[in-house]
Amino acid sequence: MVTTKGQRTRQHVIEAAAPVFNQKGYWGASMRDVLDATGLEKGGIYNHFASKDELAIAALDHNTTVVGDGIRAALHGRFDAVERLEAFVEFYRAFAHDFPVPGGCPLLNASADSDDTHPELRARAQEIFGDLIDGTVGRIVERGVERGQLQPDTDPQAVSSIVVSSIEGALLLTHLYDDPSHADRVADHLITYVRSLAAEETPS
Amino acid sequence: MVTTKGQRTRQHVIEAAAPVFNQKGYWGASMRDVLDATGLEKGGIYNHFASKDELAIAALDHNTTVVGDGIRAALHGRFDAVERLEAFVEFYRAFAHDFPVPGGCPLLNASADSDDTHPELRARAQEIFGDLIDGTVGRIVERGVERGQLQPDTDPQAVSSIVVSSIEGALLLTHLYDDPSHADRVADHLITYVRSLAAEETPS
Amino acid sequence: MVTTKGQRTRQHVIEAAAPVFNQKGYWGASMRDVLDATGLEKGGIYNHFASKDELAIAALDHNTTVVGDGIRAALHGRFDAVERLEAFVEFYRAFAHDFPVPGGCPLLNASADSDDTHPELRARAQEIFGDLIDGTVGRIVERGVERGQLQPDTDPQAVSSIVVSSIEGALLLTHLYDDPSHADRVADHLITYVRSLAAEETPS
Amino acid sequence: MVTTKGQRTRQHVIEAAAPVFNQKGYWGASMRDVLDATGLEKGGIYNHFASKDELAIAALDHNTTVVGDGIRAALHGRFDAVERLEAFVEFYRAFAHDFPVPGGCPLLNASADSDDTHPELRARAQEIFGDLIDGTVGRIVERGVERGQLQPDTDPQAVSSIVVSSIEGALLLTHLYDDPSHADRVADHLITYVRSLAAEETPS
DNA sequence: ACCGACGGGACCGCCCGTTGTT
DNA sequence: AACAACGGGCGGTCCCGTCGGT
Repeated sequence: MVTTKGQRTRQHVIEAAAPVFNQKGYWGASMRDVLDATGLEKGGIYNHFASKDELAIAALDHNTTVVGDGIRAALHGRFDAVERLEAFVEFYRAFAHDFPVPGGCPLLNASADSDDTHPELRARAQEIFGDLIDGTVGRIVERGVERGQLQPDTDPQAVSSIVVSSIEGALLLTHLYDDPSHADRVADHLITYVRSLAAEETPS
Repeated sequence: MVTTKGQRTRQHVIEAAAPVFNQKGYWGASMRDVLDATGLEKGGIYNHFASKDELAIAALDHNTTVVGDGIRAALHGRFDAVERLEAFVEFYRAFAHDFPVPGGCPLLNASADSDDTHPELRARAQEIFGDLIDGTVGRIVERGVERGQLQPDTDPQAVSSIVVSSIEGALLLTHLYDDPSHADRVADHLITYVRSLAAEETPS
Repeated sequence: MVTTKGQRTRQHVIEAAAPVFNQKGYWGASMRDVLDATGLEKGGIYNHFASKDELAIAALDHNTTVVGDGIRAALHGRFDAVERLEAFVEFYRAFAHDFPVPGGCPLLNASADSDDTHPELRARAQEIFGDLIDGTVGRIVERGVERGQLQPDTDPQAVSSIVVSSIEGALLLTHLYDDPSHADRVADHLITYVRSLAAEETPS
Repeated sequence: MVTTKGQRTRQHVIEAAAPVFNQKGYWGASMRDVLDATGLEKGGIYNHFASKDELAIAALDHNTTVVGDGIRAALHGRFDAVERLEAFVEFYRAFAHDFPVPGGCPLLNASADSDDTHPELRARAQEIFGDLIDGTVGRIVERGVERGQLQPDTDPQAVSSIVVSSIEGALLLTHLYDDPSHADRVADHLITYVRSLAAEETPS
């Protein structure tokens, strides 16, 4: 696989800018911050990104990809819906204890940051959040119901909303207070909750 | 009660600036936005506030006070802990359906906005969030346990973390997608949850 | 007549910026040049002008007004069409000998400057040039024909095009070589030309 | 005649850049515009030109050469001074109706563009304009007087100034309004003018 | 109590030109 | 000979806050 110098630099810029945007927010982060973080100058950055916007979105994509990869790894090899949901919750518990992405949950930050000022960023956050809610958690529940692992009347949308909302809220508090205990309590609750969704064992 | 013209102007500025900061965020909102919203000019604002920071914090206080008043009103006249928790949840369900404060939950916004760029705002958010978690929800649970309304082993901190996290996460999604269904599902779940905390009825 | 400080400053900025734009052109003149010429700083300028464009157009208007006032003064008190045309030509001969507006003819500069890059400036130049061609020279000829001062078949548009084109071309060369002799030769020619337009004396 | 690849590229760059500079002006045209017009990248251009200045001057030379070739072709085969002057005027009438060089008269543009900001370009414009005024039109008149084709007291400098000034001014208006009628009226006038210079026929 | 002129700094983006690399 | 990465500076614009004047 061939990577040109430009591609490598572009990747370097993204990786250096990602924590900057995640910590300071789109408006709070200046291009100067990015230059300092990357070690490049204006000319070097704007060769690879047409604008701060483009870079910010690339940084968001990068941050969420990092988290998404962690989720995929956590789910890997598990086929029971309850187990998968538990793994999902436990991933975020670990996430809260040691943020792999400086600044907290990038989706949360991007969503709150772009409230009314940055439609493009908001659209991207909507899209990625949709993947998480419907694509990841929702799919686990759907399949779990199909396979008889979960109670047949389990509503995938309800479970998704509950699990994701709880986790995001917990990450907010955890980051605000720099204290993972909120995440722990919420994770414990969610573990109980997802176990309660399991189909009843049928005695032989 | 006497209100001087200055006090009235100050209050007017706060009320006009509050939605601006809540919608655009601290960094996204400019003093020009505030001037436009208030109808005043620079001199008129800086007579009452030493800086943008001071105004932003006053706006945050105003926004959270508005929400806090709503919560107090919702809890008024209810003495059973489960009922009070239900009322708390239902208040936020209604909140999600029709945000009384433009821009979504001010605490959520302030917390995410100030990640690493504005310690003062962050401290204020921590303080107010503390009032909500420990002072409001935590107290309800504590008293509920004391009065035998809730199961004796109910952990106030756990309930607080779960309820507040879920609600904040739901408000985030609701605002991001402009769709209250997330809040509804989470509210339904929380209602079930808080009812499960009720002390078992003892037959005479 | 009351003039506020703001109005006075605005006028001062226009008067200071006008020669800068006329000499360096719209693209060649930077806001820094304007700041240096006015003695103000960024904040002081942008209080009175929303953009460089707005200031540039104000400067063009100022420059052309200065010239226009000179023309009006030169024509004042003359009622014979030939005399008025002669005065018009002589005004520009004097103009070429001692440019009252540094940088040469502002209309010429604006027209050439805005070729394809600045539609707004171009539109303004068209408008003002139209006033000169049709409004000033054309009207003199029209009235001269009506009053029998000029030969009845004299075409106002032809005279306008010829007089204005010659003068502008002469100003171009005069400014390019810093040598008014081109203007003198053209002026001499135009004097002869406009005299040839006079209605023939009718012997009683 | 051998042309290396380098020479061909250099010529290609000049031909592509010439209309860009003529339309946008020296300051209004950026190297990016040139790159887009040529299809080359930075390295490709700076191999052949040391700077934007050098390229701009080469472009001016190219543009004026194109026009100069047209003039020479129009004069070719004519030996009577009046005929040659008529051909000169008619060439420019045709020029105004269909600009062979996008952006109008390159000499006019360069002269106005370089007012005080670009001495080198201004010097080049002076030089080329001198060729036109003295070298071309002036020489025609001089020879016409020598050969008895024109009235003996005809002043070459006066004719040059008048003809060239009128034409340039007409081109300015024609380009400004995208309307060749100014050029037509001026050309008609100049035709009459140059015919009036003819030596009187001496009856045998 | 309020307006509005103003300073001066920081913002993002584009500029021209140089330098490795192919 | 040409590309493409990059430096570093300047472009116009908007920022917040001060201060004189009303």
